[in-house]
Amino acid sequence: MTTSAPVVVSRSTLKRLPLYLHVLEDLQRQGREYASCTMLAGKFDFAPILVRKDLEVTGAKGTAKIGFKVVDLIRDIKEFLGWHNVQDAFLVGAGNLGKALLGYKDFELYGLNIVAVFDADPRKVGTRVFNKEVLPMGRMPGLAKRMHINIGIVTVSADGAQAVVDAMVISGIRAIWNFAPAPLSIPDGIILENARLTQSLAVLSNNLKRTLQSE
Amino acid sequence: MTTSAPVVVSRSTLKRLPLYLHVLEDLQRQGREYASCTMLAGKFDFAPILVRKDLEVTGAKGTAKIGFKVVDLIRDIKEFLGWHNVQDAFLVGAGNLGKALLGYKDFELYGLNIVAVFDADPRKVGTRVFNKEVLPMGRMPGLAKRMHINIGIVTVSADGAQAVVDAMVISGIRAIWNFAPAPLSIPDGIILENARLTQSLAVLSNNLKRTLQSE
DNA sequence: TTATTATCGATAGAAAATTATCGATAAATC
DNA sequence: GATTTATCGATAATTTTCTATCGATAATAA
Repeated sequence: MTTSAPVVVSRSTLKRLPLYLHVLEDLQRQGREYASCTMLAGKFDFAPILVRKDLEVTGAKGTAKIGFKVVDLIRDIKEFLGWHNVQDAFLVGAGNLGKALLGYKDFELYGLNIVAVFDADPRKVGTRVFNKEVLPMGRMPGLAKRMHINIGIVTVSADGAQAVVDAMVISGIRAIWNFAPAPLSIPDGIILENARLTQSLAVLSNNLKRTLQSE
Repeated sequence: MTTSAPVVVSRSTLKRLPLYLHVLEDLQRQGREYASCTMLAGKFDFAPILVRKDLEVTGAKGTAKIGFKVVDLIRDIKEFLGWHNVQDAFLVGAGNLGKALLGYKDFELYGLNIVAVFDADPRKVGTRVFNKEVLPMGRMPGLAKRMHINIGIVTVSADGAQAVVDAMVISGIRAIWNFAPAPLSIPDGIILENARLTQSLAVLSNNLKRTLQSE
């Protein structure tokens, strides 16, 4: 097997790929066999050429006039994102957001399987969330090491986030998906991805403000 | 009053502004009076010049050697984002994610006040979520018009999303914050902002895949 | 007082992302 | 079978975003 060097692509492209994937899975359910960049672009008001460039990085090959084979394209995108192999993950913070994520069934389709939940609050420990028992924080490092967990999800408040991240790093976790609204410091080599709702809200608010102003 | 033309700035800048805001509010709580771009940049591993450029769009003025006055900068960013005036919003979809958003107290700091919750499921109607009664979908349009609601939040599943959005548009809602993983079509002039978790997850997964591959 | 340093603000330059162009090809139409 | 059309794939041009440079200024130190 020729292991080609991992391709680095822009964040923007990376964020558009799941959008295409959603649509493609929908098309697959509808029984469509082929999809063109023009058609995909139409769903999002993107330029067709942008979609073609994005798909290029996945290595998918299309044919003129008919486009890409839906099953192949789904496979190539998933493979490129690393979603073909499901990764086990730990979640820390059994608050509302944590519960919402635990209840989101589709994560497995996106390569993510949340296998355990932890919380520092003794009142939450022992309760069950979507059929998973909330475990005490103290057990996290040992279990993470033993189970070779690579992904940690942080859904605690801003205050506690840094401590949780530090514990995760010590436990051998390599990639952290952070939902806490706090800037976190991590050592080199650890992957940190922030999922901040307020960022998206900022774009919305500013657009609305401009619209209302120009009336 | 000289109403200057609304400034259009890049999405990237817009998404970084709330990050600075979080830090600044933290600094304010700590009693810091001034903050420099260099220091803010350090919190996020950004280039100081990038922060300076971002802040420029808000119209905030700093002084050499000391930086920006924290209170003024917070005010200018909030004003620029439209977060100085709190907007009332309706939320549709009282599932787990909907509940999580309802439970997020800080939205008011970010110009958002969720005043009512709706759901199409009769079993959910009448229940209370964070002290708000879940109302039937049928009442949404009338109430939205009467209360002059500008913002609608969609936390239903992908299937139901388009119908909810259509209803919102008819009800006079101008800006839609969508959490459903579906591409939505909206008429011109309506603002649509998608908050998609899978986008953020895609970046994380791809990074992790590349890290694991290169070992 | 004068020199030094950190930082701002403005302008210019570099890099990255997006869009356009064009030949090739496969299907559809005449 | 020839012509037209939609689309791909590759390369080039454009636009946008990010970074560097430089003079000005305010605080600090000598």
